[in-house]
Amino acid sequence: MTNPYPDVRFHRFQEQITMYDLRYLRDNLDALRDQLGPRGTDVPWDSLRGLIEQRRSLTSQVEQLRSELKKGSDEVARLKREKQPADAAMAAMKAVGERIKAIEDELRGVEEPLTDLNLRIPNLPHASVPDGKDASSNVEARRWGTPPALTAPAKSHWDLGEALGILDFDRASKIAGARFAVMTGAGARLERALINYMLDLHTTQHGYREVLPPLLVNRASMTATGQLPKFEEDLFRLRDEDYFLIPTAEVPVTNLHRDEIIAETALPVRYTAYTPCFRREAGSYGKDTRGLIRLHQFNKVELVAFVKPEQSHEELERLTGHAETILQGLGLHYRVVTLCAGDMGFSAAKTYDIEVWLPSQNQYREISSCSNFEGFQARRGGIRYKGAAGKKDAKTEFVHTLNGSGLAVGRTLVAILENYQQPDGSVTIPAVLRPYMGGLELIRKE
RNA sequence: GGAGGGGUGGCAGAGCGGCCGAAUGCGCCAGUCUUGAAAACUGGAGACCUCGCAAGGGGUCCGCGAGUUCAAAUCUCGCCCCCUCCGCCA
Repeated sequence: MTNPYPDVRFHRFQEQITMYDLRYLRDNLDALRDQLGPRGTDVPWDSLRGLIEQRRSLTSQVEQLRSELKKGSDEVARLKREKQPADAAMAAMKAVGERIKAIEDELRGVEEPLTDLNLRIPNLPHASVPDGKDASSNVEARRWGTPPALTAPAKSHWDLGEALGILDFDRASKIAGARFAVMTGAGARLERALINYMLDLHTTQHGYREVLPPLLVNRASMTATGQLPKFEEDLFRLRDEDYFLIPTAEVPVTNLHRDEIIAETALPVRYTAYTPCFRREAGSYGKDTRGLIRLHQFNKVELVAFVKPEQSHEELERLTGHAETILQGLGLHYRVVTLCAGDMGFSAAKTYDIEVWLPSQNQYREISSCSNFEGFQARRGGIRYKGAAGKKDAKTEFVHTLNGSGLAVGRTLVAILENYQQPDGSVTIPAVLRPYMGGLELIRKE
């Protein structure tokens, strides 16, 4: 038997990774099912209930026997020390040992499917999240700025970029395939300028510590943040080793503190990270096939926070604001949308999407997604905090984790090309980026 | 990739079949002393599962897993990670 979640502190009964705490699950199964609503429809609730009960009964049997075995073995030790015959006691304990082994095998057979099911239950939406099963029930929270006043019909970013000689999709598909892009010249530099602008702002103005993490991670990390076990088909995986390409920096950065106990005084902990992100985009055939909107590889600057539970919803507002600051600095019109329960990701308790205005599409498109995961990832990953050591009231509790794009870099470049396009096809560079572009103010055909 | 060494509590580090959830030191918390602090002294403190309204009981955890044994931190096997040397390499 192989443990499907190797270093995800699993198995050995009591060491169960507590995605949902089993006692909580047992006591609240019906309530949880009701509150999850459409999010919980593919959870087999009845088998779950059965497995929990079986586990409970088997665990208690094992513990009783183990207690007996312990006492018996001490008795054997005592007899031997006193040079008395111990054969009978040893034989009795051998039988107890065999019974334990048998029940443990049975227990393993229960725990494996139980853990797997448990890891597939999505997070509970926060009370402030609107009901609804798809994007049509999302609620606009606010808008900032206005669409640009273009004097000519808006061109798409791919037309602009190809005409300017800064985006090359044909060669990208030759060297890699569909859903890849090559950026050259001022395009490549603009992408780099955006990354630096975002990182500089978050580190110097917003109090985040910069992290440059691995782009390949193990199965345990993907399980803690919630990509696994349910969404393996969305990930790129290496053929020869059990590594996955990260779909977002959220994964390595949140896992920085997996299986750790953070000092309460160190909280909140805030990180920002630039990484390429890799996604299979399985099931998105035919959507956004042109341009930079939906690629297998794209750049993103991510914001991640670890906070005390009572501060997480305040932190979500704050973190979302940090992402908005980037768009405001770039002068790009956007709106913020509160996702309804059915449109949120698996791990999120509450999510705001920031959507930037794209003139050529005449609509808002997601450029950032900011979520509070509450204790969901912390429980899966064993990320806890504790007050000063030795203090009487110091309890160890799960932190709350949050993250948000700050921002998706490629989509930001799209927004700049489209919103700052000139009638002749050139593109003005927003003032805040010019220092990062060697003073360049306008991108013209090279 | 090859050879060797190692993974023990917040850190360092002992233990190498039963009396070990684990010495000792540092760090931490509280108290005594002090105007206050330091020092000294005294005391305290791991993480988790399970049963219970509670008081409390039982159990697990010495990298992870499997095994040997009446009994495993200690013995065997597999895996992971770290260190040193060699090889390869940005």
